[in-house]
Amino acid sequence: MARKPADQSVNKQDILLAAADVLQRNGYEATTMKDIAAEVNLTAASLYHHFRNKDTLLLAVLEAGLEQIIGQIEPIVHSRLSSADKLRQMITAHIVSLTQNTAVAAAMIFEMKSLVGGRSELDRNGDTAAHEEFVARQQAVIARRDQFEELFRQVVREGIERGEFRPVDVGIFTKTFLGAHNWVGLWYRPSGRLKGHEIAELMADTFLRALRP
Amino acid sequence: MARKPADQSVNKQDILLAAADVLQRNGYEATTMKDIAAEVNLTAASLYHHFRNKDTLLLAVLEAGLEQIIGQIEPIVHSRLSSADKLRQMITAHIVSLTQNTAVAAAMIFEMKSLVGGRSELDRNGDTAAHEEFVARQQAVIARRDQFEELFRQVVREGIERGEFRPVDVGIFTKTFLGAHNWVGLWYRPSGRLKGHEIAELMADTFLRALRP
Amino acid sequence: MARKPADQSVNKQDILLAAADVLQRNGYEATTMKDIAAEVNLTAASLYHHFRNKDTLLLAVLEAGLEQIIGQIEPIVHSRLSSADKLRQMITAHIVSLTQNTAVAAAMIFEMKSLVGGRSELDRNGDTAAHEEFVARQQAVIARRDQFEELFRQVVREGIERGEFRPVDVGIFTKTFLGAHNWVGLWYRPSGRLKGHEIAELMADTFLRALRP
Amino acid sequence: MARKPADQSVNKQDILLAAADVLQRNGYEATTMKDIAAEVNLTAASLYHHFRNKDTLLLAVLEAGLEQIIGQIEPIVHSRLSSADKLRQMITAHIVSLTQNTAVAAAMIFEMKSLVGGRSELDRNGDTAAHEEFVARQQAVIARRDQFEELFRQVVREGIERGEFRPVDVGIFTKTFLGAHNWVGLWYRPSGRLKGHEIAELMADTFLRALRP
DNA sequence: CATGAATGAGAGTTCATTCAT
DNA sequence: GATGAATGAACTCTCATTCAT
Repeated sequence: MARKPADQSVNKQDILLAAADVLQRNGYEATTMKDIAAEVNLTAASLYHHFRNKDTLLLAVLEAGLEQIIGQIEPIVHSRLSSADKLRQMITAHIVSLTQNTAVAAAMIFEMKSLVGGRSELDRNGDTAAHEEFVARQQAVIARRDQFEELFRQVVREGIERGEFRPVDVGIFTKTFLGAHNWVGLWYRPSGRLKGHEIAELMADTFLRALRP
Repeated sequence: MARKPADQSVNKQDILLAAADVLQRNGYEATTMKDIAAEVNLTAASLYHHFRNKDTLLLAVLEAGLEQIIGQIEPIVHSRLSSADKLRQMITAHIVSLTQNTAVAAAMIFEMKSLVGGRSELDRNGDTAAHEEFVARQQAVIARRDQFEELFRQVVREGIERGEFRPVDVGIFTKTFLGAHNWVGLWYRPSGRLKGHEIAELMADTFLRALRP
Repeated sequence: MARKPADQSVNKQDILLAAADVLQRNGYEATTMKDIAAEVNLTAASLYHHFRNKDTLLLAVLEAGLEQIIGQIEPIVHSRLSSADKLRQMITAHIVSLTQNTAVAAAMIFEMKSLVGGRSELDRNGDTAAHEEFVARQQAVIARRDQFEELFRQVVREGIERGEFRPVDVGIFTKTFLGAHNWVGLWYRPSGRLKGHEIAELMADTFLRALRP
Repeated sequence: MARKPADQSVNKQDILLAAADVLQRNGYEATTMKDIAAEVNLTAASLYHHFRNKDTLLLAVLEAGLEQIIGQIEPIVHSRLSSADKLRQMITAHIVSLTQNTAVAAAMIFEMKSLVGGRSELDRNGDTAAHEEFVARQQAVIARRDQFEELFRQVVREGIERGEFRPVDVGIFTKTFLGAHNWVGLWYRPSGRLKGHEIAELMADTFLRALRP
């Protein structure tokens, strides 16, 4: 599992990747600092040189994951493709990211729930400034996730307006296929019958057919 | 929150319901015996009169939830309806169960992951006999979940054979809509714009259209 | 050191006494839950059955100590003695309490500084209600300490008004002898040349002479 | 808070002053190497170029503080003043030092307790030679503090012999006023009603009156 | 000199679990 | 049945300290 030889120093990126990995395997609550540290051949204490605390670390994982997937999706939205082609490409990008680049993207969405409810460790220490910064970042991540979802809604809406898609409840329809995607992150095994891009294609077929006028 | 007055004795059913509730609110890892106990006006220690340990209790929640939803789905599968009508009814039953009867059904599937990976306390304590029984029940639950999923696959397959549905990858298609369903359990709020049965209808539309020949 | 045989259960009082002991020996910051627990033959974890957390426990120590010493001092203030006799008795009571009944009273005042500045553990957990209760109790203790000091100021003021004492700066004079008292708690050793009541008598002489018109 | 611009190199003196400051603000146990380092714009690691370890650093603070106050007191003791005038000047010097020059002197005495009891890191690491040197310095500081106290006792004793003062228990009397002084360090606030020299004058009045034959 | 990275030790705290009453 | 008391294990986080650069 260890991704780094013991005699090299580790940077934030390494830790984020490792954390994303553990996060996806174990879920938010079950992920311990020790687990993450082990993944990069460090002790738990060492992680605190790079991140103030567990919540901040995991927040950084979500931020990175979100930016990465949005970075892939956004250009498609603004391209000159047909709405159908856009949606197909976006679905593929999302699912492939969830299966292949698993580490960073999947964990993110699945555990967003945990993030929202919890209280930060900073809160506990009375470091109000730091705590407020954390809350701000947390809300920023939630807002960013909404923007991510909005990108999909936008394309669905556009397709309907252009007459490419039948009129559907945009919100529900989007949540429907995003739910299907995210779930892939839970059952996908690299050793399975189909690869990520094959699954993506099948799912894209499903949802594009469902949108036919 | 407490569902029982303090002066009444509590039975397994009460505890299972309470546990399902807490489970759905907090997730597997974040659910404590104390939380569950509080819900039925007991102390954590008292729960051990009814269940051997936490894992067993939560396993029982899953068993009950699974049996309940399967109990709803199975008659539909064996009815004389068209495959399309069967699927529509099954989808509705599942989603409504996940939103309305939330407590028992939703928690179950979402947290199944936690169950599978973990080691039981019994294992650690060397109580081999008990542990083996636990593992057996655990595997039974997993098998039962597969049977649950198979019920959906069966109807899809049947619809294809009957020519009602276009030929699709049955496994992926089924996972697609089950994923979409399960995800509903995460974002659904009773106060939201649409009720469970409305969401169910929209989702059923989506997937039935996607199956049109 | 252990005050309780291992086979008896322990109550809050036992813990408070033990904690006061440790507190006086080690000071606020250096006092660990483990130290306190060891004193009553428990593990640190067990202390959490009796007190929410360390701060609450130590606050309870201060409360108990304050109430005890105020309980001794107050009747003297309201008695019909001359101001000089009152002050002599109060000084004696205070110093004897600080030396003899050391455990409960001495620790209290000496470490109040730490108390005021710190943030409570409850604060950290977002248990706002509990945290507010803690803050309230904390402020109550500080207020009570001020009342304690006021009892002494009152007698000095009264003595001046009655003409028994020369006019002095009441605030500074009171802080002067209370400082001298508290310091006793730091250097007093039961094995020393003089006992508590002897020291008390000498100190009372000093301060009463200083007050002679 | 930082006392040095970031682009200047730092010497032992700077560190000692900074440490004394932090020490007085936070107390011995709550003072961290990082706190001290921050005060002089260094990292904790850098402090180890100047001092072997935390205990040694803090010991040096005490040494410096002690020497400074003794340096102020001693000439007074050996002057040709009356005992009363000597004592008044010594009391003033001590209290003013504790309030004004706060940083170095107050911390020292207040925390001496911590010093005596603790075990040094050196001890734990088996560096016996270094540890022995540390213990020697530690004992030297304690001895020096006794000499400091002895300076006061000496003047009291002298005053009694000269007939300027009434006969008192020299040890207790000295501890009485030194206790009162030290306590000032705990409650004094520069923003308070009285300045250090005013407090000093009032306290000197008190103790000199108490010594009148 | 100075520092970033790393760590072992230990603190406070939580939690599932046991047991005597 | 139910509970209060107790505990071991595990977790987050802090801190003094070391070392290569």
